[in-house]
Amino acid sequence: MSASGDGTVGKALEVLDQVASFGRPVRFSELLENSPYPKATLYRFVQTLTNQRMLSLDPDRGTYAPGVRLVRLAHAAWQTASLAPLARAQIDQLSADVGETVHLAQLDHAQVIYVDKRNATNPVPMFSQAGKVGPAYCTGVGKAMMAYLPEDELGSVLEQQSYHPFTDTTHTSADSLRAELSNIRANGYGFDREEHEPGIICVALPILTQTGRVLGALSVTSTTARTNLAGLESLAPRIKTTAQAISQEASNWHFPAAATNT
Amino acid sequence: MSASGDGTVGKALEVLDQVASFGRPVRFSELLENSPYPKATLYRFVQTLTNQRMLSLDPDRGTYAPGVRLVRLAHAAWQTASLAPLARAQIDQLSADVGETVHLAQLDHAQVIYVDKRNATNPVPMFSQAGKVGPAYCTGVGKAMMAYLPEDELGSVLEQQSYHPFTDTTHTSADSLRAELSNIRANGYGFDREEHEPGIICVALPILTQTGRVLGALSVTSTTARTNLAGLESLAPRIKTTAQAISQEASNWHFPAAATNT
DNA sequence: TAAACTGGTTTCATTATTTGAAACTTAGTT
DNA sequence: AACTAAGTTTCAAATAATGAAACCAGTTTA
Repeated sequence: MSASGDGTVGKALEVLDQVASFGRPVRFSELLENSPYPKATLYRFVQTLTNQRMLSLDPDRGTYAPGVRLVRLAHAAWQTASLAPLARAQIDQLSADVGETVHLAQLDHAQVIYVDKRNATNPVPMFSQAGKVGPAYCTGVGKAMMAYLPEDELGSVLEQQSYHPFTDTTHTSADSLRAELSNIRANGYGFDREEHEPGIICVALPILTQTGRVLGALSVTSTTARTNLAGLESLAPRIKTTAQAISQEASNWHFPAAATNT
Repeated sequence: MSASGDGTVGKALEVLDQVASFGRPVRFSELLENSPYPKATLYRFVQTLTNQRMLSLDPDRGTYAPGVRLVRLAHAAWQTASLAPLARAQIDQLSADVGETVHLAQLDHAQVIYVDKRNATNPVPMFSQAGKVGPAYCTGVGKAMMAYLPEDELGSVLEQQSYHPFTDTTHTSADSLRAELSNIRANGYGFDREEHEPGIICVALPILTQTGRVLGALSVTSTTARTNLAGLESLAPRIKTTAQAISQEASNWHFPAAATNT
């Protein structure tokens, strides 16, 4: 009844997460050690997931890893669920204009997922970046999105943050974070003041629907060596234009066919 | 006992695939139309998947799309299950050397999944490419991998091909394909002779483990305008070096920590 | 060479979950 | 107000998941 727990499917996906979280191929016995399930049960889950190619078994080593079917599904997810394909042209433009790293992120549960990235100088380090997750409470995009969450969701998200003090400007409590969020709401944009990594700063703006729902966030990142908060702040209007354009795209993107049926 | 069918989890994943296959956000009722499941059952699946954030519900539109959790899982999959991170440096090198488009692919079920891509001229069009699927019977990488499959697997894979005649060189039957596969096995490399798209040709080599198991395939693609099969053939030895290097990397990549426990 | 062990796989009666027809609830028509 | 369409909930019957224990390799130890 707590966090995760819709029936068998939920449990199976938990196992999938477990495998994924190892970050390397794992033996069945390793999974068993950190598993709440008895041998036979876990075994069947792993079997099922492997049959379904959500996991892949290396027969030489006897190890399991996340399966390729996931890569395929994710392609679909990225393609249709994320803002990335929609925002592509806009982000290209923004990146070219500002000449700094641009991130497009969305909120998953209480974490930030980077769904696209543009780096003006060197070419995109690609998919290794897309799909990457990060903390919400100490990133520009995370805070920009949280600032516009409805109260009930916000509460749950705030609770789930770790408040690990990466640097000495990192928020260490929900209270101080809340204070900043209302600032962000007032300004329409927020900063990352070296809260995650020393020397790294960014401006971030939310991408909102017409109804005010949070779709994602955009950020422009730089270093204290190259610029400062004021410098980034001056980019905010430019970024806002992009954010609005993306929101527009998103609202236009009703589904192409169908829709007008009867 | 046929294609898909391990219990509840299998069914739920089927639904997930169904949503993904739409390529756009879908209404519950649309899913219901093409679903073997009764309303209530399908409903509960969609609920569960949404709870699990494998699907995301757009509350404004009442539509479902693949969820961001997939993007996250796929990141893990790509990272640990695919050859991409391992092969990265090698592919960079190869791409720089040959100055043509390089693909790294793996086999999923009976389809080809492109897990990485390098394009010498313009920078990587990123993740939109990784995860893309293609047919096996009419691509260089597909045939290169099939050529080295054990007979029983091969049989099943051959059966599942559509043999749609994209061009007039496309294989239209398992028999003609089989013949070419034994050629490929003899040479160690194969071609795509404009079988998928007119004007597009490639050489492809499999990436095999020491034990001879198929890990993936590499291809170098070009156009008939720029070169011809002989031109590509001359690259085969160079590509083979890369393929072997990748295989080597893969075999070295036992898991870093642990492993030597007791 | 046998005995103990480790890691993985299968069995089977018990238990809990899934199932789906039907009833119900909105929200949108006519 | 009556009618529809789309989505949601109920509840007893049917089915699938559960997990302790037995089993089956291979390996190591004695």
